[in-house]
Amino acid sequence: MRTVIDIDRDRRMAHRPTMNDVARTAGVSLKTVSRVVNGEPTVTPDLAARVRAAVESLDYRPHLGASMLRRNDRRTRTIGVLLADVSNPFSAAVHRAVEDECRARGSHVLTGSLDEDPRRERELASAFAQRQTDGLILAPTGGDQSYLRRLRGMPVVFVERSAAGAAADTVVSTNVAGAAGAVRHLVAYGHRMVGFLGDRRELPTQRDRHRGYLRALGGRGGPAVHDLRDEAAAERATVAMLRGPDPPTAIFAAQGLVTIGAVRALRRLDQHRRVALVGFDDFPLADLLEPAVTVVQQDPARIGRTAAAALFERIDGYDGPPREIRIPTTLIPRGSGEIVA
Amino acid sequence: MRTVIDIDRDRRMAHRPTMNDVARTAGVSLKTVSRVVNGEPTVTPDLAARVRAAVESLDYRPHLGASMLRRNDRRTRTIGVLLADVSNPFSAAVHRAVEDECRARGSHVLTGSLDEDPRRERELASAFAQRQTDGLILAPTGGDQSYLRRLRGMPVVFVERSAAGAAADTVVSTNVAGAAGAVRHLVAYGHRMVGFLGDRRELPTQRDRHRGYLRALGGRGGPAVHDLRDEAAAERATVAMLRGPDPPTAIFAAQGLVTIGAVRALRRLDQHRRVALVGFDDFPLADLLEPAVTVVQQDPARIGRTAAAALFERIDGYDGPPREIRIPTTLIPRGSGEIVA
DNA sequence: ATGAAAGCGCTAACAA
DNA sequence: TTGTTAGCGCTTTCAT
Repeated sequence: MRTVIDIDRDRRMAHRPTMNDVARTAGVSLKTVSRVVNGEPTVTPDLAARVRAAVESLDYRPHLGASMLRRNDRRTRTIGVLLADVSNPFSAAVHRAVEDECRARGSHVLTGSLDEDPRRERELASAFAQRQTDGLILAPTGGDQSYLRRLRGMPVVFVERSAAGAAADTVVSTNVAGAAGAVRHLVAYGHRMVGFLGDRRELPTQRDRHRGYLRALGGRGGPAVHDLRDEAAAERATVAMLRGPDPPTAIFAAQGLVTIGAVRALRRLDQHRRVALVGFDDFPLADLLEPAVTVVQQDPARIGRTAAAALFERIDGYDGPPREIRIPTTLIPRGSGEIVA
Repeated sequence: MRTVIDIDRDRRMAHRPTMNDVARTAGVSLKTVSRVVNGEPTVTPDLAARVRAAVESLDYRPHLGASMLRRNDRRTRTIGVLLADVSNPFSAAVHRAVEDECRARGSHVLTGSLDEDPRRERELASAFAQRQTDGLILAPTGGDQSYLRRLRGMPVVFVERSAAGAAADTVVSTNVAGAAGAVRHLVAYGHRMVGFLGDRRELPTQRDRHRGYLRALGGRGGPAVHDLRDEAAAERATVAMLRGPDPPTAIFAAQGLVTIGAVRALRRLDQHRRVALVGFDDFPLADLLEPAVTVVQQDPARIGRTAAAALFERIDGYDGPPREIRIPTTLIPRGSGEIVA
């Protein structure tokens, strides 16, 4: 005498045995299975062995969602990582470092790409919260992060950029100092007219790098173009700048893709051996170009590791004031930045 | 009169309101809240409005884990993606494409890097299974995938490489044809002695690319070095090959990092304008090198999209035999492969 | 249209 | 040491 319900249940059981099934098979109570599965030491070796045999024969795997529902330390051992774009090298390096740090702590990583879309940022943060991630590592978009206050209890660490409307630990490169160092380097090689090429000016990183640029020039910058959102735009802007009224003898490119665009433009104009170039953010094969490209190298792996460490401190209950952690950059002279004026 | 338990409970409540709290605040039953939250149409507008107001004022967010526990279609709307290394450009591009496909279907992505470690592969697959991912996209390590049979009911799609000991949908590049095309290209430019440089020979992709190489040469290959696990090893092997007894006039590099190593070696020997080179797998800035590097371009984004689509078909119940989907490659002539013998 | 009761798979508290 | 009972937050079933 089977009802429809029983059949459904049977199909599910075929799918995935429960602790109860293991208990029946081993001839013990459910709670004994629970103890064995959780490695509690108070089980007789004999019973424990029977339970393990049953686990093995049924391919039993504990249901983490169910256990976390009842458990006191309601941890899913899962964190969310929201980056600009998991396929860009910087984000990918951060992601990987976070993953490594998680591995050491038995946690796993839910990922998402934001593509500079504040709405997507809110949606993903909220979706991860509904999935009970223990915390969030977030590279904020240009938007406002005050919505995070509604995710009370969910620790967040910002990476790459600082946030607006929300206070939390933040891990960023020393953007001002790094940019200033790069431009001082150019000045040291005799350049008076240094052009600036940057990505969207409202981004905190870009603002900081522009500030560093100005600081190194004593406040009197050269020609500047902002809001270059891709390689092609950067290439066009570089060409225009070099053909403009005050052609710079050196260029500071404040972002990775912008640097590549500038390289392409200099090549196209056959100026790559005459105009100096320093880019912010290293990229693969920079050393194999002709000339090799001098860059301000960031340390995305360290940013990721540091952010993860800070997040786990918060998850473990640390409750100090928000920290701003600055990861130093390194100027790597390779040739393009050592062209004299 | 408060007990310890009550205090604990209060702290949790402050953390996260439940459906019950919303029900109390709105003055309705828990089930009515459930109906509103799930968009069931059988609620009077008046009650629905009260519920929504309570949801708003309490910052209520449904607990996805709890709902999925009871729900009939036990979907977590989460899939697992296990790749070689989320920070390598190929994996990262696959990852991003999978994420985009998931976004369209309201799913999210748990990620993990395998680093060629079969044990890590098993651990992560098992950990994701315990988290009830709806399915898995897996770039198999060199090991054996038969352990997947114990994850019965969990759909899997293999990417990048075929698996051993487990049958499932597989999405791979046309490795044999791509490699053969590259080597035929070199032969067409007059090369008789074409060297082969490859990564670990036990990997299916590497075997296939070597097979394509041999096929294009009528079975009589030139000097070959396998098991080059990083750039530096590839660079050394290239130098040795060119200084060896039968120095090839052209090189086929069967993997991305191996190609870079070969480029470095050719530079170092000042042979980059004399020895032809075609690499398998494109890389950024290949076109800016001197000479620009001819490559067999794969389409990681398409691989990811296709794999995700196949996985969702399986999740939705499709039960046909395992499919092997081959994504075509494209030869991109840029200069290094067009050097004549 | 609304609600009460049962139960998803598991752990906590307590009892035996 | 082992088992029993209650209950995590939610959806289901069934009654009203």
